[in-house]
Amino acid sequence: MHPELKIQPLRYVLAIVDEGGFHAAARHLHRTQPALSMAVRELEQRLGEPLFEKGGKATLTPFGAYCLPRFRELVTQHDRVSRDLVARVEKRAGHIDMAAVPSVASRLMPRLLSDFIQRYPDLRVSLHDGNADFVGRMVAGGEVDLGISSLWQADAELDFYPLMRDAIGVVCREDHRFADRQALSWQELQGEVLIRNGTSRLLSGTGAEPLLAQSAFDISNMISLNAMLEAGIGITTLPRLAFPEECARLRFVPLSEPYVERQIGLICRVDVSLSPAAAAMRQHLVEHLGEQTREADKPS
Amino acid sequence: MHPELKIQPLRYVLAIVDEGGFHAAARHLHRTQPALSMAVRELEQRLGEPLFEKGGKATLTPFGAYCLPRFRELVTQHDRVSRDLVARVEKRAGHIDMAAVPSVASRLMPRLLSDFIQRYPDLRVSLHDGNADFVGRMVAGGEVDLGISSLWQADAELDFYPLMRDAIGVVCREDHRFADRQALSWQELQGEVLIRNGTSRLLSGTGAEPLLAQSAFDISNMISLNAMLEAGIGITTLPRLAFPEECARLRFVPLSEPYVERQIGLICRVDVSLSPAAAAMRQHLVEHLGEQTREADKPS
DNA sequence: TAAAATGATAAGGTCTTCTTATCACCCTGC
DNA sequence: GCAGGGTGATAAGAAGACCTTATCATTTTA
Repeated sequence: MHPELKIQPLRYVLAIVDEGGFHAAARHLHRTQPALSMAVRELEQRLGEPLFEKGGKATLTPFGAYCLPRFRELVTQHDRVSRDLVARVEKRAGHIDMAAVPSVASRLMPRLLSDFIQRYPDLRVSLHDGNADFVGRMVAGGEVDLGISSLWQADAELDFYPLMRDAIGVVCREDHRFADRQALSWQELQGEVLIRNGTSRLLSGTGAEPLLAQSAFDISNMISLNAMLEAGIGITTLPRLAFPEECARLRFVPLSEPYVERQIGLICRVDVSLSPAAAAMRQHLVEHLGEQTREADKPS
Repeated sequence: MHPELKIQPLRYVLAIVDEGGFHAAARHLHRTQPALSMAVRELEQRLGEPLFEKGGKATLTPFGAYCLPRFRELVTQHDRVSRDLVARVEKRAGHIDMAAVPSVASRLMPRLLSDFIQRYPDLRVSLHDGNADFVGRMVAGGEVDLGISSLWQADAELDFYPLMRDAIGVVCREDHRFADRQALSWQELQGEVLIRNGTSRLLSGTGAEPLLAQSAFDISNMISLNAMLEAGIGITTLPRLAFPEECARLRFVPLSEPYVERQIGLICRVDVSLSPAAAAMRQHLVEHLGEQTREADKPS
């Protein structure tokens, strides 16, 4: 029906008009003059009507004059699209977007990222943090290449590669009666002032749930939580990784019976390829975290 | 800098997405499936990032999803331009736009056009009429392919091919004293009521000019002019071709001393190619009018 | 009138882009 | 479990697009 115009010959025509001749255009395009002659002839017979006058000079026919602005428009849009796409590729090529839960982001990532950019000095990383739900949504929505989080629920859209296990324990002040215990069972927590926090839902479905249900506080902000614990207002449960080690007056006591842990792992979209940079990051994370499973607290 | 995207592969990508697979798209495009595979691979490495997921199925990568609307936009515009251009070619291919002075348009063109469309039944002709100035402007402005007119002034933009000569004469009613004369000289017109008309300026620069300068009327409309002549109000001068032969009561008497004629010819833009159809028309006109020069009235 | 510059053309090489034939894989149904 | 029909990927070869060098025919310039 309608012919398939290639962009190149259109560009030639524009150059011939703009430069005022085949030779000048050829020089400008780093091509030889016959190349333009032939390309133009090809285009002309594809359109069914000449674009340039036959008489020696590079003058447009009326039809050619009619075509020119359309050619220019088409070439311009082509270049705009092309430039936009490579810009996106190049921007994303050296860039990794990640999301992680705060404990991982603040405890593990600094050293991991520092090692990573030492290995790949040209890559850039953006790290967002938020709760497990947030991380999951970021990955699922494609806003982020990789996520590091605990598995909060199965999702057919997401792949989960377990990296490490993180045992839940009790956090209390150094002068608390639990402070020097090596382990605790849930029953012993009866009667304590238990503060819920963002990680408490990890315990839902375990024997610890009823205990948490009667807790008086629910503090999601870690700074506030630390302050309350240091003030001796109560105790809380946290995964060991989330335990604020910089607070010298707090102690972490692993729990058992039942033993509860969270599984921390790498999340990415299933059936969606990673950029080379993101794949390198995943590789790096698996290498550095894969073996190191926090099972120290697990009862033998 | 930015890669040269060809339209074809973009079209392939769209088809693969729309048809839901390489095979279906290949069938739809009348290509084989490997052709699409390879074209897509080529495009991918030109962009520097894959468009489809590797895993067997024809699923877009996030980058591919980003590209898709831009591809579609570009292909759509390409098709719009392509379709528009060939439509114009096809419309103009079988179409000739002409302009002629009224005498030619009404006296010569009917038979010429009738012969012409008999020779080329597929071609269509538009004929505009107006004075010589109008015809010249139509041709020069490219609004018309060919013009038939007297040469009113040299114009470097226009080519003039003389076709026929048309002698100026006096037109009067059958009962006028000039009516049965075989010839007249300008001097004999002294004292007559002379009506100027649109063709009178053909006489400027000749000995007849002073006579016309003192004329009382200037009638540009041929119908009005005929009415005045038939009413016996006066006489006028006209080229023979413009003499209204359908008016039985009017007579045409050639003038001499000085003999004045207008040169009627074909006008087209210099250095601008004619469409094949217009070239055929020019050929036809030259064949049918070229020999037939109205010299019968010229004094021997 | 000689020289330079224009665009057109011819022959040849290289790269692109198809084709056919085949592979490796996944899913389905018996 | 294991054919059979589906997917897309790959290899080898033919056809064509595209560019180059070399040359021609005109026109313009000096």
